[in-house]
Amino acid sequence: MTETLPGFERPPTPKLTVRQPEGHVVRVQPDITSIGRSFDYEVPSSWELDGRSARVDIGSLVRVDFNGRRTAGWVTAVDVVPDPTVELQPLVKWSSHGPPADVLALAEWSAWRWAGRLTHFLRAASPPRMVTVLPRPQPTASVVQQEEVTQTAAFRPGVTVVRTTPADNGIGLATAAAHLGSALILVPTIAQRIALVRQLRTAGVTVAEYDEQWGRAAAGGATTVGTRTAAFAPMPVVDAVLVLDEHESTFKEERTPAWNARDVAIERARLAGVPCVLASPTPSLEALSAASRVLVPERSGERTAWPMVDVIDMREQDQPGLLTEGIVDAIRGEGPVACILNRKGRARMLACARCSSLAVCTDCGAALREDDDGRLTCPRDGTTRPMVCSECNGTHMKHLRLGISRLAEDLSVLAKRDVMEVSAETPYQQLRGDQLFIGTAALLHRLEHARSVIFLDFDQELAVPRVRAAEDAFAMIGLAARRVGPRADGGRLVVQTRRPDDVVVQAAQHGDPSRVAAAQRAVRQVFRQPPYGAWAVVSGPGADAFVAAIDDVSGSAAVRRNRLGDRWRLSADTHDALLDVVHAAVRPAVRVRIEIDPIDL
DNA sequence: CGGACAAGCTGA
DNA sequence: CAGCTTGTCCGG
Repeated sequence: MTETLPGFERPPTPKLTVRQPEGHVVRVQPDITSIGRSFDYEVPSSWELDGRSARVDIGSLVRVDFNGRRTAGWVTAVDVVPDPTVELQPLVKWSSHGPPADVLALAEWSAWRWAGRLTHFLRAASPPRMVTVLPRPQPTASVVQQEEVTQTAAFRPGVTVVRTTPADNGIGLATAAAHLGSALILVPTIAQRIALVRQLRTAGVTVAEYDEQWGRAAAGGATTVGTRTAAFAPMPVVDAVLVLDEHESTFKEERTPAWNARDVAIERARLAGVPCVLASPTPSLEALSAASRVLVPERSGERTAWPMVDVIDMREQDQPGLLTEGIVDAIRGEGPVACILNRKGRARMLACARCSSLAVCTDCGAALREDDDGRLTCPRDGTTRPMVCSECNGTHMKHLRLGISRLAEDLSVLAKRDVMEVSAETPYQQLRGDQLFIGTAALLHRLEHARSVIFLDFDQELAVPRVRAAEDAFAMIGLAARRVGPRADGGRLVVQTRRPDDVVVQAAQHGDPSRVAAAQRAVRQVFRQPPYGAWAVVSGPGADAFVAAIDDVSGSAAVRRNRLGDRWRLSADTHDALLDVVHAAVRPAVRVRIEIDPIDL
């Protein structure tokens, strides 16, 4: 009889005890995204003799045989007492130094915090190329002169938000951080990293650039500067953490897990028990709510550090269109001037001049745009057709929402000078010269200095259907303010809007970031939106099954559910409450995408 | 992830 | 019932 009764299972066949491993045993997380756990391996005893064994430490990159294939992996624990019933395989190779134990712990926390895979964070924490020998640690003795260090007051225990002035490039705070020892400094862009490293080195600070100089950061004694992934830099000791322009969206990874380097930096400083400074001219509510103290400039000084802002009320314009009388003075004459319009192409919407019907794709119904050949093109399926109205066969179309390409020609005529178009597709380079530019927000990142910045249609930024729309719109004002400089030096912004009373426009006019923060805080607290609540968006084919599985988890009552089309939004009062449930719920076999703190909701 | 294996389905 | 597909399990 080999049948078993219903409800009973055959007991598992006992495995024979094999042998006790001779050398010591380590736990290894394979570098395979879908493998979410570690496996035990034996360190070959021959490694003891040539000293390789000593290098097998927590975080080390090794090669292992795993289930019939050879893969890279990370040592996640050493001196493991193995399960005696399992025959261990030996490590194949010690490959490289890897993240130290506290960074491994930080990666594990991050995998919990953003419901992602540990391997994703371990890759961010690992060197771009294998590092077999660490460079000699640099002498820590800093030659920074005491009198150069002015902003040490910000570096006190806990999280400090420092509201800077727009033109402040952060060198003062960075020097103060480096003065405390080995500082970890995060910046939003590689261009800012290069500029800051140059200035710090000039000031005599020993610097490692992440991730190219991973080994130098791991060797210790250096202040490490880098973008997002530098939050996981392998520094053996961190004496202070500084995040410059902490509000920047580049600190947030766009792909899942959509982790935020600012939040990792806060946690790293907390674990290490060292000061964490978050600096920005337009601090995010996330930073402000995490802070134990906020340092703001004296009011009159801050106001003069922001540029003059001319507001043009578009409701009072006699002529239609974005090129108003009010911008003529700003765009004519000498000096670089930037016109910002977050709309690419020639026209985003066209309507028949005779019957006024909108030009839409006959296949999918999407609004058609005008391409460079003067034909109508569908942005969704790429089909084109001649410029003919499908309703009345009229051949004349009027532009409803001009894009930068179409507007550039009219702007050139109005300004009586050449115009250069810039968008995210323009090859990245620092733009210089006495030119008139028109471009999307990408232009503000590429331009070093401008005499004036003109927002042709600021309402478009205010009307974006996102929780952070107002904050993001004001951050764009802050970036423009950095490009034109303080009002004392003639810095000038022009904002065209139909909502001159909007708090963002008012804050810009007064050079007062706290107005935006106060207004946004009030709204978000009432509706328990981040950071006064925790959100997760669940999408993918398995979304429905996953959300249903939440019912079986204890504590699920604390998690609210909203269906948004084919996605779900989960919300709770705290990340702990949300993540306990998200991690305990059974994942269905089909794909589920979970995004914690989504950026576009 | 990717191999192993079991269960389910199909057609002659 | 061979041959193929689909689903589930598991790795040291």
